[in-house]
Amino acid sequence: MNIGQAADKSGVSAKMIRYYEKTGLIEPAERTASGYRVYDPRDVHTLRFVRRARDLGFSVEQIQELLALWQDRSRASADVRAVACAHIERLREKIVGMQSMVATLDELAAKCTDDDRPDCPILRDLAQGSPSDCASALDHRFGPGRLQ
Amino acid sequence: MNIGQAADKSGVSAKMIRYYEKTGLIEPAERTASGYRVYDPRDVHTLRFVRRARDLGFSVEQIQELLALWQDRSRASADVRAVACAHIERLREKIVGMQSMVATLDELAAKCTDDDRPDCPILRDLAQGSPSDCASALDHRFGPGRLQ
DNA sequence: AAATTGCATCCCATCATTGGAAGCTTGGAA
DNA sequence: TTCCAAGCTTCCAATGATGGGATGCAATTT
Repeated sequence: MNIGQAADKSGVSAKMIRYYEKTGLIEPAERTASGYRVYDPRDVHTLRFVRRARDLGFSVEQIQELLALWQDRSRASADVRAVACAHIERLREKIVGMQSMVATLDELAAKCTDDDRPDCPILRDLAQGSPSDCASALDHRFGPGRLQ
Repeated sequence: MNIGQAADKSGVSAKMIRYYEKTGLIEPAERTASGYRVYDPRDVHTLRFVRRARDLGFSVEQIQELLALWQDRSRASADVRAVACAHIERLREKIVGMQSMVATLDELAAKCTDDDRPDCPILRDLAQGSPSDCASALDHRFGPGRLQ
C-alpha cells in the first residue's frame, strides 16, 4: 500500500504521515526499490490511533506517550489514565478561559444598541481597559501562546 | 518615552510592540536621532487597547478592524458589534468542540479502573476509533489547525 | 573612564499543518 | 511503444503570536 492509500484509509494526510515519520512519532516505513513508502494494515491501524488522538486534542508529544503505552504490553492502565486526565485538566482550563471571554463580550454586546450611533460600549471598554473579572482570569497563559 | 516604558505601561512586551509595528497593526513610532523609538501617552493608549483585545481573544486581524473602527469617528456601533459577535460565535464553537472532547475523555477515564491491569479502555477506544459523537463533532476544524 | 543597562536589528524556535516546486515512477491510453 | 496524467519523492516556505538569543550601539550610572 502506498502513502496515498494509507492516508485515505487512516484519515491522516500524506504530508502529515511523512512529518510524523520525520519527527519520530511513527517508525520509518519500508521502501520499494524506487523509494516509495510501503504500508500494511498494521501501520494504518497505528495511524488511525494517532488520528483519533489528535481529534481528541492530544498533542503529538502526548500521543507519543500514548503510543508507547499502547505498544507496551505490560503498561498499567493507571499510566494511560494519568495522561488522559492531565489532558482533560488542560482542556477544562482552556474552556473556563474562553467562557469568561464569551461572558465579557456578551455583556458588552448586550449593552450595544446595534444602531448607527457612534458611541460603542465595546470600543469604550477596550479603550479604557477596566480590569474586569475576565481580564484577571486570563492573566495566566494557557499553554504556548494565548487563547485564540 | 522609550519602548521599555511603553511596554511596562501598556502590558505589551517590547518584542511584540516591534512586531505589531512591523506587521502594520500600529503606526511606525517616531525615532530619536540615534534610532530609538519614541512613544507618547496616546501610543500607550492604543497599545493598551490592543492588549485588552488580545486578552479577550481577538486575533490581530480582528484587532486591526477594531482599531480602524475605533479611530473612525463616524463608525457605526453596529459594525463593532458585528466583529464582536463573530468572535463570540467562533469562541462558542471552540468551546463546544472542547467540551465534547472532555466528555468523551471523561467517559473513557471513568471506565478506567486506574489499577495495574493492562487492559485499558482508553487505549482500546483510541485503537478502535469507533466514531463517537465526539469524533463527529470534531470532523470540521476550528480555525487554522485543529483544537489543541 | 568604566561598567551596566537599554535599545536596535536579525535570525531562529515553537506547533501542527498546508502549500508549492522540481524531479522521478507508475500505470493506463493512444 | 510512446506519452501523459497521477502519484510519489525531497526540499523549502509560510502560517500566528510569541519568546529567546546574539551582536552592536546608545544612554545612564558608578
